[in-house]
Amino acid sequence: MNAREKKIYWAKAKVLKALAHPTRLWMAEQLAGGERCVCEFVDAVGVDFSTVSKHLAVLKKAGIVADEKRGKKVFYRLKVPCVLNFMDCIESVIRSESSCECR
Amino acid sequence: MNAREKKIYWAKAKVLKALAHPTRLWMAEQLAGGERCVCEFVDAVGVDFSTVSKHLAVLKKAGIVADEKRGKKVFYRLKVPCVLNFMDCIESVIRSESSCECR
DNA sequence: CCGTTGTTTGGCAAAATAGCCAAACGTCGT
DNA sequence: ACGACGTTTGGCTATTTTGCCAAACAACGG
Repeated sequence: MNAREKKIYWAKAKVLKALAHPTRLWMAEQLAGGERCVCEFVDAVGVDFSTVSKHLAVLKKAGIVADEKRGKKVFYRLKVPCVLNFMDCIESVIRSESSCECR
Repeated sequence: MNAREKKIYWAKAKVLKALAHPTRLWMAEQLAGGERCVCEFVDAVGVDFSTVSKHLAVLKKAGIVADEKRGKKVFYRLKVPCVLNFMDCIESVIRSESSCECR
């Protein structure tokens, strides 16, 4: 793994890392059903406004979502929907793990 | 997001988190080309034996790879190859980010 | 049985992450 | 201009993650 490769894998890992949090993953999936404002997530997730905002900022910085301000509210939308194609595979990992992992 | 859902998303995030590290992601991709022993990775990645071992343990615990001891060496193989299907999408995120993210 | 090789484990320090609070900011209605 | 609402930012602490070192283990060769 040379320096160039290292850079590439660091970038890829950043995208994965953005999704690798229960709340962020859940929010990303919600956005698949259409845009949502921050306040909607706050109610649904049950954490602080600032926490939701920071999570969304992580997703945005990773290039996964985009935000748009309309009036007082900020709406987030899924910029790259393919990120959710992965979920079937993830679920198969979880299933195979629980069936094969002996203890 | 109720308690049940929270559990599910926590589990999904765990799998993603396992892949969300440059070294682990790189190793997972290497394993797509067939099994490798720990020592091969040590040479290629340039970190400590123990570090490689721990990274592989994370992937194993997540259910992504499996290990098998043969003689002195431990060989790791990709248990769920679909995890790499995601890479095209990740790359498109990176591309769209660099082209659209205005600064 | 001893040394060597390949790997894992425990322990530690440094760095990154998560989530709360308080404060700041932008937009709207009045 | 003022207050209310929706959001972001800064700061703080607690927790997690990373990676090195040293020690422990396991399997083989002589």
